[in-house]
Amino acid sequence: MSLQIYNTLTRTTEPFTTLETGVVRMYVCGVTPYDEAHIGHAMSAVVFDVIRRYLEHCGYRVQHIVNFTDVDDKVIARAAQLGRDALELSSELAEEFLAQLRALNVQPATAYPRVTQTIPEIIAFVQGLIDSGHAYATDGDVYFRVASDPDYGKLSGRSLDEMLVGTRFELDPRKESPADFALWKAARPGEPAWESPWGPGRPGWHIECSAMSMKHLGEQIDIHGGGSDLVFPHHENEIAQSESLTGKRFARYWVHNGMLQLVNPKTRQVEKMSKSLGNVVTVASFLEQYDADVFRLIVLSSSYRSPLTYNSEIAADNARKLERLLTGLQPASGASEEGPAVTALAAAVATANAEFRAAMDDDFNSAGALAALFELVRAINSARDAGVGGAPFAAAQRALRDLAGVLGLRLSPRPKGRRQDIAPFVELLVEVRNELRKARQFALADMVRGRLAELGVTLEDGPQGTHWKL
RNA sequence: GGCGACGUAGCAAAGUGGUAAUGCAGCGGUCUGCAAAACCGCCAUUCGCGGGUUCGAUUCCCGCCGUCGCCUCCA
Repeated sequence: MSLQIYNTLTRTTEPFTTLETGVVRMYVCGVTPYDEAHIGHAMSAVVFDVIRRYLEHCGYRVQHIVNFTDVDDKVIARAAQLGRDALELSSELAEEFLAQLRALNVQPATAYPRVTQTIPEIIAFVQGLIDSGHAYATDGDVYFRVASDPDYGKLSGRSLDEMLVGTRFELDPRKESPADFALWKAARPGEPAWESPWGPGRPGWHIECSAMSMKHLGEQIDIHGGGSDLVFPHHENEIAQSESLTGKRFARYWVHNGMLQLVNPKTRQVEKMSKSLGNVVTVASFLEQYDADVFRLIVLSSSYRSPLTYNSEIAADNARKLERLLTGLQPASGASEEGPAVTALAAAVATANAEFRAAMDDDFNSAGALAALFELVRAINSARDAGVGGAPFAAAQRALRDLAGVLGLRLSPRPKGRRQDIAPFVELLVEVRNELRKARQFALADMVRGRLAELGVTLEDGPQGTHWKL
């Protein structure tokens, strides 16, 4: 069985093949940097990071392009509100987001193109659509002529007729059809603008992605991704533009992640993240409290296509899951390299590898892949208890790290901030407490352990001595 | 109103036409001076509700109820 991917375009799960052997061309819609990034943005980035890592694990070379929509209505509005330059604001927020992606262990994309760096290509694209009769200019705006595309609506599963009946397209006398959408917007005073054959203006929302995808990956790509909220109109319009211009099928697989939603722990009601509800969880605030692996576990625990519910309980549960995974990396306590326990461990490693692969091949079933990791952790811990050590034990731990790595888990939570400084003091207390234990002064020893626990330091006495962690 | 998705143990969440992974929490045991961690065992006769197809359905079909997404800016 090889990799199968669910394709929004066909609404079926299909075997994955690429245009060019061994290479995957993948374009993922990135963010519009107009405000702080929240964990919904991070979810999408992590989902496609896992897809990319798995494709690479399968031996593909992945060309992964993620854009920044660094000029659009929201950026301009937000900048005006702050009294700042729009492009300066979006550039600053984009850099901030890139830093957060690094913190989340998201592999850097092959390129992060921006609208403002793609203006000539966008203008050429729009001109091509005008020349071929798929677009028209009016008053400095350019619109895509939806009626010129007989396939329009194929991604989102709706017909043009359906769309025009009963929906709220605004009536604009300059548009031939209410469903026509802007490719180029004439500049209004004070807005960023570029010269074009239709006068000064800026690109519409959808054209940039088509242009950037073509610029960086060519006319046809393998995977186009983004959040499920982008299916209509954004991706529908991208298909219309690109296929009208080239006459070729634009993307072979359309992959969409479900939306992250908040569940209010008190009312158990689902809430949208919104400023007015005051419940926006930013990437920065999440990472202040939890390790990046915790976020990744939350995302990996369910299907990328389903809506993901988030609240603090779920974060805490996943923090404990991470602790559990980490127990598999505790050092061996014995040195036995043969015997039934060693055989069992080797078998568990083989099973974990096979089950991991089978799960991920099935449309990136990360929850199933995680289950394989947890089973491997149990096998490793059992083996440790049975005295297994040496090369077989190391090999099993390496397998655990490797598989976790395919999912982008670091499994090495770094102590936050300056906490590392306390190590010598904690170790001193541990040493004193162990002297007390030897002297059977258990009341005092327990007091030391209890007081340290209150300070957030956990002590665990094992056969190898005392282990402490924050 | 239109299009679409989902509803599995206390929580989260996989999955299959032949009788339910995994993690957290909980319970019992081993280990420990006591804990913790680890390990062993237990924890859904049942997969929103009602019909239908089938030898057999949680899995397929229909209806209902509920939740959510999109249709307007959104990852």
